[in-house]
Amino acid sequence: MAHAAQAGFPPASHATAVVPARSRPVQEADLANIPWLDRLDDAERARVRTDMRVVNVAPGELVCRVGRPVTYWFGVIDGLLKMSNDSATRGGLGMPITFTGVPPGGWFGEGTVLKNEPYRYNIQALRKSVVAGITAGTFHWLLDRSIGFNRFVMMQLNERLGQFIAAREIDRLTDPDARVARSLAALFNPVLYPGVGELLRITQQELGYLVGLSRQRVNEALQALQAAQVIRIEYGGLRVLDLERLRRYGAPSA
DNA sequence: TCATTAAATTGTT
DNA sequence: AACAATTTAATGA
Repeated sequence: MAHAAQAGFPPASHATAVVPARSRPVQEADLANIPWLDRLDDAERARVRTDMRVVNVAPGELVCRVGRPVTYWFGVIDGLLKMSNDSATRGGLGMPITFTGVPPGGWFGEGTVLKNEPYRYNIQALRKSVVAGITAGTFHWLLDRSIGFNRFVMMQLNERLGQFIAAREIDRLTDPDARVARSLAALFNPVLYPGVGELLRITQQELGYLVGLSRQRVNEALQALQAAQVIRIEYGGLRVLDLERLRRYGAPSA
């Protein structure tokens, strides 16, 4: 519930810069963390490499903002972003809601790029991150000629639908431990976020933002999960020992 | 490379 | 919310 007044990040204000012009061309080291590249042929990959831009963003910085025209399809090379509707001025609840975190390997915005609509969410960096983007033009060019790319986008849309359905379930859970467990499991989704691996770099403060709980309560929940041998707490991150049990945590075990 | 210091994160009250 | 303890990152010899 209460969420905005916690220490850490200022509410996304309209004064913050969006997609700074200090981007650089993509480098060899970045490419390893882009899950759809190996589905392209050489010509397609060549175009992507010349088109793609990479930018380093500081914590709290906005990558894209509600209402801005679509220019890029974005992906996380490293770091952690959050997708939220805070400071949205649409006619609705003014309540800030964090929808999901976007860990390395996650690509987003295809829905708005497809429909050529303005962005509907804010994307803000939770920690120092590296974000890549290809232009809407190249995105459509790939859709028009690459079956592998189409499969990736289709899989991505389908998988994310499942995530949002799961998110609704999480919202109904009363047990904070279970909420933390399921939210974590979502971040470890190997299909959507192949870059995460078994170790997710996220602080307990950041996790609190994502789940909507205080840092103390998150800490308590993580201790419980660790005691259950489901995860292991590490400094500045978490290691998953049993993803299946993490997904089911809190469910009736009969 | 190592030792020292500052900053970040965690664990507890 | 505040505090102490711990870990990492940064600095400079």
